[in-house]
Amino acid sequence: MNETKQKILNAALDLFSQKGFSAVSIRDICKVVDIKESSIYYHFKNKQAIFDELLQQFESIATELMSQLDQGSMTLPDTFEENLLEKTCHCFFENYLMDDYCNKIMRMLSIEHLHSEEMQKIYDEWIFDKPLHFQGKMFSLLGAAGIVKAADSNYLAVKFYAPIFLFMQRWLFCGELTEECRQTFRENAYYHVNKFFHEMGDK
Amino acid sequence: MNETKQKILNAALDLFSQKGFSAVSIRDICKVVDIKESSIYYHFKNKQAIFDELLQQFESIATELMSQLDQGSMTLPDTFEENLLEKTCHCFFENYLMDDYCNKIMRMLSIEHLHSEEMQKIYDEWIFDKPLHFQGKMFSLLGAAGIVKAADSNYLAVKFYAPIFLFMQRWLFCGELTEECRQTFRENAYYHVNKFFHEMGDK
Amino acid sequence: MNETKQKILNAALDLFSQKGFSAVSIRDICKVVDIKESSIYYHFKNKQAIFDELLQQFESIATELMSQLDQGSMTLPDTFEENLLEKTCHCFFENYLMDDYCNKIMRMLSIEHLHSEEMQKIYDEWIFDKPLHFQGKMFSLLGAAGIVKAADSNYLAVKFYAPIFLFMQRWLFCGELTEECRQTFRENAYYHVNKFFHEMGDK
Amino acid sequence: MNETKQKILNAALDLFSQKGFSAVSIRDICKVVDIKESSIYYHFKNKQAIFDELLQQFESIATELMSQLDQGSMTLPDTFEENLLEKTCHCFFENYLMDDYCNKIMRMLSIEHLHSEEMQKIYDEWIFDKPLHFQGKMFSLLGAAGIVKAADSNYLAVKFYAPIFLFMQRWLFCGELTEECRQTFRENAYYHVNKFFHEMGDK
DNA sequence: GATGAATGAGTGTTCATTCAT
DNA sequence: TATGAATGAACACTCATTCAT
Repeated sequence: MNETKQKILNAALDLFSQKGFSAVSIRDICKVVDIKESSIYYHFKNKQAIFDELLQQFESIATELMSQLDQGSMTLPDTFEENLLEKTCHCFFENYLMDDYCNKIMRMLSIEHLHSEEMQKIYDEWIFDKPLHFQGKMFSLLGAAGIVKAADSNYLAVKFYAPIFLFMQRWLFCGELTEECRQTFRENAYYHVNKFFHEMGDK
Repeated sequence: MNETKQKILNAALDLFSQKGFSAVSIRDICKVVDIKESSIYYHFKNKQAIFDELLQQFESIATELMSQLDQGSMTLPDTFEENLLEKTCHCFFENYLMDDYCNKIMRMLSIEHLHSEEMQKIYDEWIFDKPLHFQGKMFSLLGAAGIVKAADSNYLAVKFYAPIFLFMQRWLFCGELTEECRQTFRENAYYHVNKFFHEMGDK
Repeated sequence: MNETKQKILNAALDLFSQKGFSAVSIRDICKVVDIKESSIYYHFKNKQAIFDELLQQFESIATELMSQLDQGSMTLPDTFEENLLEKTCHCFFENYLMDDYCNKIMRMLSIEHLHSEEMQKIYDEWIFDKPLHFQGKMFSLLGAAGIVKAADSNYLAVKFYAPIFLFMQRWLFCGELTEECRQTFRENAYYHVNKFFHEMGDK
Repeated sequence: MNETKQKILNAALDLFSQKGFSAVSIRDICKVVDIKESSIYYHFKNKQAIFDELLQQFESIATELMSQLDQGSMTLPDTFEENLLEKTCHCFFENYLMDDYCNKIMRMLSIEHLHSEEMQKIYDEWIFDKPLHFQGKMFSLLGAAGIVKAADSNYLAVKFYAPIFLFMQRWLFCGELTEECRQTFRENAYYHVNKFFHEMGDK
């Protein structure tokens, strides 16, 4: 891909994730990339097209990641904790929920998700549906294997994911996305995960 | 309060909660209220002042509600379920989380919470801190009374509130705030609450 | 009507009739009227609205004029030449074909008539259809009265109007609409009219 | 001539004749020719140069045609009708007034003729002066030969040409230049010509 | 209390053109 | 011959705000 075009996408993602699509002007992006305003229209049809390309890029990356996670969790773990928890969860957390690129996209989606019904759908999909669906399947597998009680894997997924989602919301919107804040998110999330699996093990 | 001024506030809340502060123009508000744009400046110093007054109005109402809840939960319940669950929880849900006016404010806050650090603080306060603090105190009381295990009332609060928060986010941004959608939220929330207290009782 | 608004309309008509709708910018108009560009949007929704209002104003004026002409030519003349020629024709020429305001509109229409099918229709109506129809009716009346041979009043109208139309086109686009050029048009037109009626009288 | 260059000229003529010089962008032309915008500047100095070359091409073609017509009408006809009417007129009509290429140029000229005084001159020359001059000479010859009354050959030319011009204007701007519309023009024009010569013969 | 009129600053976008490759 | 990349100038239009009445 063209160097300038990628610079524009990077700058746009940074700005959109900080202030939202409509609060960022073409001028703002160009100032960061250090090109003239008209030049941006050589690379993109219009402002919306920048947003769209950003989203599309993300969707292909995230889809790939999710399918890897799905495959990973298909091969049933021998021992519950060391394999699934340590591998699958870690991958989902570090490569998705805490990944710098994904976080920027999520912030951007969070800000813009009511600009259109389509946006809303995409937001719901990547923030709620996909993670919950993935975790639901995980619990359903664990249930089938007799590792956890087989009942209501969807509610189990909610109980598992909701606190993580809550911590993530705080992390995503604590101002700048600094490493320090991310660490707090990480600690809270893992504290919950450990407790959660421990409590399950008790039963 | 002046009649026109209240009309402006109502129209502004409706619009802000639908499209966000910056996506709503003075024109838009005036069109609804049926006054000329310049007239709005008789009642408010500027656009921001409308937003501020909306917020301030909400904070006084919500503060009052929260203090009632606090008082209610102070008087330790005799029997855990019928009193606390039915009364306090119901009050918190119906008068706050599902209240039409509060929902509009929450949507508005959700959309605008990164426009300024101050906004972020207010959002965090009313969406996370106050509810979590209130529920933490509740669990701490229940713990002191030996009704639940006394440990980590903060994490208990998170486990209790996070699913509700997750359901609420979906409800707040499912498009229009129709009664039908609210009912789905209500069902999901109460399903969780019942399960939660039931599981606690098991121990 | 508001003073500024009328000034804008006047300036717009002058400019549109000289250079055409799309070659004239809002800036151009504002420069003439001596207001800032944003001010124009207080008086008109957009650039097109200025054009539309100009056209609508013209259509009501011209419609009124045409209906007067129609009425005038209904009362059959006693003597062919002195009444119809001198009165009706004179009125049609001086108040329509050579009227300063109408000429500007005609030029404007001439330049813009292929911007849209609607424009084309309006142009055809006021440049071809209405004049030809009016003259056709005139000849048909004269024919019924036995003053001219009754045959093909439509073709008579064309023979009568076409040279006037040709002279008018030259007049409308001879550069500036100076009084000197209009005089040339007037002479050519009346030369034709006199010859035409004289030749008719011969038969 | 270079192939690409000719493609550009063809595309430009098509577009200019449909929407006018200034309403057509370099982009538009390049899209049709399927080259990049910068490439056009290898073949032409600028947009105006395309227009100029188009015009110059037309002028040499039309000049040649007119001189043929002049020569043709110089050799006095033996019999008025069969020779002059059928040959000269037919040639002038079919090869000029109704010729596809000429029509496109005429439309283009019609739209652009007030962009500059030079354009106006060219338009007048090819739409009014040359045709009228040619016909004037024709009638003057016929007069000298005693076939028509010798008087005012210029006015005769106007009487002859004006209806044709009027029909042509309608034809040129009836939307698309379809064969069906051209046929209407042809019929109207020949109806007039026949009537005209017939009436002349009566005297 | 309300409004008619105006405005400065800004927005996204188009366009003809240039120039190194 | 052709093009990728860039740009200055212009464009129509929006918006929050001001101020005299």
